[in-house]
Amino acid sequence: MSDDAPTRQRLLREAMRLFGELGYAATSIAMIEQAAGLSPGSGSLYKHFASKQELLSAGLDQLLQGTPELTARLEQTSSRALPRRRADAEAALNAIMVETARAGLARLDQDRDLNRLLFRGLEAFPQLMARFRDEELRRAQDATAALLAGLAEQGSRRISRGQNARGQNLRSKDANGGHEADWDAVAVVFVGAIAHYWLLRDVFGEHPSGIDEDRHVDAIARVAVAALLR
Amino acid sequence: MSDDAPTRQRLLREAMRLFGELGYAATSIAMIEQAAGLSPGSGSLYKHFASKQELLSAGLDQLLQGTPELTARLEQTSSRALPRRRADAEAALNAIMVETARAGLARLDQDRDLNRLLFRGLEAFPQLMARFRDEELRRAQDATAALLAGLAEQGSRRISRGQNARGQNLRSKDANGGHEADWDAVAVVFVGAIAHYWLLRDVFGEHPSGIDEDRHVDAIARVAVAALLR
DNA sequence: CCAACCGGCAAGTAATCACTTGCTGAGGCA
DNA sequence: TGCCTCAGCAAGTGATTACTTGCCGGTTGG
Repeated sequence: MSDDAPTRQRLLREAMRLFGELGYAATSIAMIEQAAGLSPGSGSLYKHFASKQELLSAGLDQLLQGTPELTARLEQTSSRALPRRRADAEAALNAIMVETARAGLARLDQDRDLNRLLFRGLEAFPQLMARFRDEELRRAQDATAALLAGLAEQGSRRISRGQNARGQNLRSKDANGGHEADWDAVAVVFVGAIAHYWLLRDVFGEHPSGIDEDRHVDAIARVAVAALLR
Repeated sequence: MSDDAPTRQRLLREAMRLFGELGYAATSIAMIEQAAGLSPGSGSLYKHFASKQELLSAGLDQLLQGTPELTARLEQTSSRALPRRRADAEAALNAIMVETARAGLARLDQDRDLNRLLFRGLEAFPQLMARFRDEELRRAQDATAALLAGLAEQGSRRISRGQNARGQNLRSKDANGGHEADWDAVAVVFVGAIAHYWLLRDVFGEHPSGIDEDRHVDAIARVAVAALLR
């Protein structure tokens, strides 16, 4: 299990895994040392990290660096062109949403420790939580909103005012007539649905409802397509 | 803050609050005693509970007892009749979904400690997690699925086969022709979206996206209506 | 009026916690 | 060879942990 990677890397990896599984407070230095192949109880960990907090911080740093792939993947997906015929476009939309939902779940799996950490160790460290929020959550959120807005614009084939430059703050949902969709908010809905499905499945082993990934992804896609086609 | 309620009740309440805020492992017996108005460090808590684990178990028991209101509320909502005219029906559907989403958020707020506990203390106690899953999550899930199925049936005004008796296991999504919606899975999507919005807002103070409750509820309702109207 | 009980407190217990100190042996370099 | 560096370890440090023991004042019931 613990290979011949440099000791510091093994410590970081095992620490993040244990923090994610047991929580920061419930994970002892000795456990981390043992998991990394060092003698438990010896202070050997402190040859590499000054404190438990610094270990957490360094671990979060490393996890947050392998991150900005989903963004690229989503933006790549959103640049696709849809077929002209309505039925074909609907099928293509469905395929895109299925693919996106699966990409989201895969990314959550890949960053399993990082996502677990948010609820099992970060709550006492506001600055680390802020980093997670800005470098992980907001990116996924924005990329998804951009994808949805792009698909909706392409689907409805009508030029929206102002080139639809959705930047940071479009707080006014009443300003746009009250009939255009609030894709930022809709993105929160879908990202939240996927993230929560993943979270519950991670916590319980399988989702409490018994619904498997295929059914959930299909439901997400179907609902999203319904929303996109007005 | 700590009133004149019986000591056992104060201990339970403060313990659940602290477990939810700090996590089970990071909350000490002394902290709970102090929060309940007892002398911290004295073992006075042990006059009422045999161990820290029993305290957690008893607290979860109590929290799970104040629970089955949302179910009733949802079932009450779902029994309403929709207007006949399509435009009116759409507005009524939207209102129902807004109301339901708000009820869900209110219930999450009301059971704040209980919901926090799932991620910050229960992971080491599988049997307590199982109780939470069966007595809290599945109920909300089933009630929401029943609401959606009822609304869809009413909206499409066509009798589905078999009186639509959706009980525990309708695993087969291919058996229904592939075109009828999987309302159990759709319910997971919406319940997950609401729960995750609440969770992130609870963890960060406000939702990382900056989207407020009104916008989110509106988005949920709009998407749900789109899904319900095919 | 007395005895039994009970809830709270002070002061423990042993274990565990994060972290430190001093040593050791291996590796690099002169 | 001689010396320095350094990762790792054993054995500590004091603080904190969950939990226990013995005592006490108040209430209650006979």
